[in-house]
Amino acid sequence: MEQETIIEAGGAPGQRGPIDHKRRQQILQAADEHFRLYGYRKTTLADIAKAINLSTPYLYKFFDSKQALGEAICSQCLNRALAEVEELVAAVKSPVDKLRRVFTGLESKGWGFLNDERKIHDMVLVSFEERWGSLARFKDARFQLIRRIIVQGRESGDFERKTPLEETCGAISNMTDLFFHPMLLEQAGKSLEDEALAVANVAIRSLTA
Amino acid sequence: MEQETIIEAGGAPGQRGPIDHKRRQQILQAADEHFRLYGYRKTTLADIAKAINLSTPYLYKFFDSKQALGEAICSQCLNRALAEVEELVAAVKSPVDKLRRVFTGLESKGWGFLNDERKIHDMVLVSFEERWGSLARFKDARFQLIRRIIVQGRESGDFERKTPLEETCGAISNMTDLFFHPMLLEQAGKSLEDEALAVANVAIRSLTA
DNA sequence: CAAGTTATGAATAACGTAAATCGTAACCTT
DNA sequence: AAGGTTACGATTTACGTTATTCATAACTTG
Repeated sequence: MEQETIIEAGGAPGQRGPIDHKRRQQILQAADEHFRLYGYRKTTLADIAKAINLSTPYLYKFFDSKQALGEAICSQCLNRALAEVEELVAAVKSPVDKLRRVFTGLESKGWGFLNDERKIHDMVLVSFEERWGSLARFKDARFQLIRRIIVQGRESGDFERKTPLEETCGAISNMTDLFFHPMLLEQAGKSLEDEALAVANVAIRSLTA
Repeated sequence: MEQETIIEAGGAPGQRGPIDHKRRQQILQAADEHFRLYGYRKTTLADIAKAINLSTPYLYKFFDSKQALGEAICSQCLNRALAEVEELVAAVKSPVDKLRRVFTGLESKGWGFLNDERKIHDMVLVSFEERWGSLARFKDARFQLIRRIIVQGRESGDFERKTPLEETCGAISNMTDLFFHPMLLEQAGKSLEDEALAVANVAIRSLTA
């Protein structure tokens, strides 16, 4: 009958308790630092709690589980990466250039995770393996970014208007996985800049038919 | 100075000794059966040797290592899968249909491995993780298949002729990874038939510009 | 010399146990 | 009640040891 925990609109799932609490921010910051330095699997909740002088169980006032905390940080990282790609996209005018930058930008960010923020890369990998919600939200945001570009291109007349919009956007969104998916990047073991460009060109030509 | 082992032309690497030896065939068959039933990691060389009444070290007369044996079987499986896709491709005339069948066919075979031949799927997964040569050879064969179709399409006038051939073929070949790569399939956890079709259509439209 | 085997060392994997870790409940304190 | 802690059970993880397994070398036999 009564609702015990406040469900914050638009907030990530797995969270509980007061949304705008000083402690929540502290926890998130400590978690970010530890995950970044020691990795998700190697940092314990006790580590995080100790860093801000709290007992471990108290973390559960704000997060359902360790995974929920991981998802929150993971979402931050993925969102930031996508935001940076959006900046790159915003810096050019034509839908063609924008779309190309989605591919090259994502490739560059993915490769950057792998090389410059190895622990974050590992956490993203875990999030992929365990199908965390952060991943679905990222894919959705990526889809929306691509969809906006394609809609704009259709309106401006740069892109064709006949093929089904959602299907096409979904396919092109999936294609970017080739260069951002942490498993594939790790396996490739090298920058996939050229490949990303080539695939981007395929996508672009399919739209400028 | 002298060449101790015969290097067979076109043969898989990691093999030694007489090429056309009765024992080699027996070993390969026993290996195939065991890998298929118990998986690559769980079967020991002793298992294989025992199955055909040989001592373990004698296997080394024909193969450099367990991995070499694994690569041989893995190549067989991948080649067979690709051959079946080639059959599907051969059954239609137009380059457009052919290309579409490369995508849907690979998706179907990949999904088939995962569901009907789980141990083989696992072995292919190992071959991907450990970057076996069988994988590179498969990718090359896949590239060649796609290249033949696109060249044919260019000659028949179905496909455009302006974009760089090798780059385009490489990109489209990479795109098929989305539906055949064992890691991605496993993670998706469902058939990617629709997605494969959608991406195939993107590739096709890029060529019929 | 072709077709094998036995002996053996180094690297890996399997296993059982001890220790940490996650997560809950019940309890304190202002 | 908000803001915490201590106590504690059930899973996981880490670890050290034993047992396998891979791979080579040297040996045997027809």
